[in-house]
Amino acid sequence: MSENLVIVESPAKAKTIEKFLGKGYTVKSSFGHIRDLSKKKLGIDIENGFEPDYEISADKKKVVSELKALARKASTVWLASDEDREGEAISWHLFQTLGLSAGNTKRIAFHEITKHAILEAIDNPREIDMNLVNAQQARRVLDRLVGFELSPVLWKKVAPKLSAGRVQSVALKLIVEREREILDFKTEPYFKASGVFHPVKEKASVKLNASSEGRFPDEVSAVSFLEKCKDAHFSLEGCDTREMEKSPAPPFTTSLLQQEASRKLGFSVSQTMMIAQRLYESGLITYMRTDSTNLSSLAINTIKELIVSSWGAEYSRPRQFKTKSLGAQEAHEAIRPTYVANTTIEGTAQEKKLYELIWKRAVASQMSNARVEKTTLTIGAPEIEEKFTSSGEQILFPGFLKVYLESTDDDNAAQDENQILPAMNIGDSLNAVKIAVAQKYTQKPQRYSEASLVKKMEELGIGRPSTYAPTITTITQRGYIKRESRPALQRDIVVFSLKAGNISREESKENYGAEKNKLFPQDIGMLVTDYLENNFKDILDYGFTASVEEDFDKVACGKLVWNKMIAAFYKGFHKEVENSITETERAHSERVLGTDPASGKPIIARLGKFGPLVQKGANDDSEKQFASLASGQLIGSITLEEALKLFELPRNLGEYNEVKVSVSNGRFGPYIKYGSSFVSVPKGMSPYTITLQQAVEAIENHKTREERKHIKEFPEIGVEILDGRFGPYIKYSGAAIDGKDYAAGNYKIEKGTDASAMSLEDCKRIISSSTPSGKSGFRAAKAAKAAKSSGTGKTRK
DNA sequence: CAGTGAGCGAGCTTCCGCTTGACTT
Repeated sequence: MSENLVIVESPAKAKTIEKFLGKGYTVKSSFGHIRDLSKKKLGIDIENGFEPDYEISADKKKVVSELKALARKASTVWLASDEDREGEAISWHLFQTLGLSAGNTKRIAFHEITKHAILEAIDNPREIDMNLVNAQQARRVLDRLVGFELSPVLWKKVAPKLSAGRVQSVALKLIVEREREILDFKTEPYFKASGVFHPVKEKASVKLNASSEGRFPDEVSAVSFLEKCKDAHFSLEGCDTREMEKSPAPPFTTSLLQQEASRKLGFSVSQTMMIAQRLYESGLITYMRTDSTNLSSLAINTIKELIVSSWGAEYSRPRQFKTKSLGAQEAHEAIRPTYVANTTIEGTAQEKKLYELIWKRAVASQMSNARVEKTTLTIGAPEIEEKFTSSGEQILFPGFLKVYLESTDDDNAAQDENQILPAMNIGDSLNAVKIAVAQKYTQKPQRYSEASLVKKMEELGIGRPSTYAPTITTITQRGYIKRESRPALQRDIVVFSLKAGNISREESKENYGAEKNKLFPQDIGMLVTDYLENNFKDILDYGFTASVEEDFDKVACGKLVWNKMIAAFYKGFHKEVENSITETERAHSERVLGTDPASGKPIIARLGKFGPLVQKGANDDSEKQFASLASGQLIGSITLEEALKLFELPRNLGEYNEVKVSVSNGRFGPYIKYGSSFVSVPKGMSPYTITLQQAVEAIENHKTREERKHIKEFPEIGVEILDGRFGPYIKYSGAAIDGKDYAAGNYKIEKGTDASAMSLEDCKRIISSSTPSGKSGFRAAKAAKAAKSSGTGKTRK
């Protein structure tokens, strides 16, 4: 029997701490919160001072009973959850639920996971801070009230199963507002000059690229500028050299890690968290859900030793970074390698990459500043007003740049000209080898990526490290937003060039508007945002969270009583809820686009039962027609022309082998229907213009691909061997094999096996000795269970 | 997976934060 029971939040942490404490101490984990408000009911007694009604969460019953048993036997229980609002509440819930007594319970907090810090914590116990606990209760109750009163309003006024909340609704609003900015943006063409110059006294090969700030509104002014350049005498008018220092970025917080892993490694926000979780559980990195940039003194020292021994003392500059994000609670360290001596690790390719990123960032943060010399040359001529500038950077001392360079969201800024500039004096003559004035377009605002949305949320203090990824998942699952990529479009540009005294005009194309994994609002998301904005303006305000956080802070330091604060908020809020239920109309999104020139009927875009549609004919027209909007089209921006096109589908193309061929747009894009089989319209072709011949070609291609895909089959055991995207695999129907049933799904075939030579016995062996691979097996099993419990086999995503 | 788009209205949906494990005949 152990005399001391220590309870922390995370099992990985428990394992480490147990090692440090040794005999006489049992260290267990609560796995986060153990109690919460009821899952189904409001769980708040509004009449009675907003008294919360807590329940032990279903998935925590086992942990609670285990902890209860251990606590009964222990002489002292040490509550060691994190030292922030949520952590304090966890300790209090444990105290209450486990039936602990004040006499043998001690509250402690570890500031770092080292033997010294842990022993120090044990030496300095305190009591549970009820003010901090109450601040958490206020936070919890407010979020529940907002979420559980707002969502039902949406069910009534918009559509069932929708949701709203303090965090998700504001995250959604950011995306919707950005889309509106993009829709409202007027792209304007302009002309911008750039030149290649040759310093007269240098060798002919020495060239200088320079650009001009001057913009010209149209072709006429662009050409007249080049006319003036023809006889201009260029010389160096300015030379500005300045030495600057660049300092390293802080070590990672959750949000910074998500941003950099997205930019540098292309990981999604939730992917980053899953990989980081594995690194944490293997003991390779510190905790990955943190808002702090602090490093422990031990970490700072060991990193310093590593830097000095690897690159020399001049590369070391130990420092602590100030956490500047709004509402940071700083219960953990920054994310860093646990043992910085591990420069590489064992693991998957993704784990290695993420670890390397974390390692470099942490090490670089403790290195000296880089010193760079930035030179800007100004080139001008008495004949013209516009100046050309050329800049170059020279690294005098690399410092942290030896290890890590932070990236930016703006790709254009990254290609800062890094040319080597020739030594020149003011007044030196230059020849213009070539001057070009190229057409450019003003740039629309950028859509959010998952990572840039997290960055923005953190700036506003909305959400926490543990909720950034789940929030994006929620608003995606509600159908409010969609993560999508879009191919580049093409537009015309004109370039005028002055070369050897001649001005030429050239027309060409440029790609623009490509989007990779960006967040696009959907019609339902825009409708919900508009409805909430119109009726609950204060909740949707970007400053709402920050202002309630101020109140929570006052509760935390005892200056405000938590349920009084909630009462004050609820009074106004609940009135708005009641008002919106009784006073407002059902939200609708109808937009009349114009009239159909053929029939004279109105064309209306609106949200239907199954999503956005266009309608030909008024609502009371008994012969009205419908067509779904294509992916990427919005009710708010679709034009009459685009809408009329939608009615052209499905198109009948004729017959092939006496079977009907038609094209249409489906949920998964344009498709060709051939009898009862379906083939995707080939990339680059449109369902509006594809010919019968092209469609037949696609059908035949599809057929041969399908045939090639089929390697072998053993129908007696329900097995097909197919050639998939990742090579051959076994597709198994779940039919009995030798009297035994196995899980249906796809089974992996070991790499290097000749699939066409596989025997019946081989397949039996694989199915009986392994489980279906990937998510399909898991999902299939889950879906089967859901179907069974609900009584219907059909589920809609 | 490749359509659908009425109306009535059972009974249900929903929040934010803290933490992992995870299914079947």
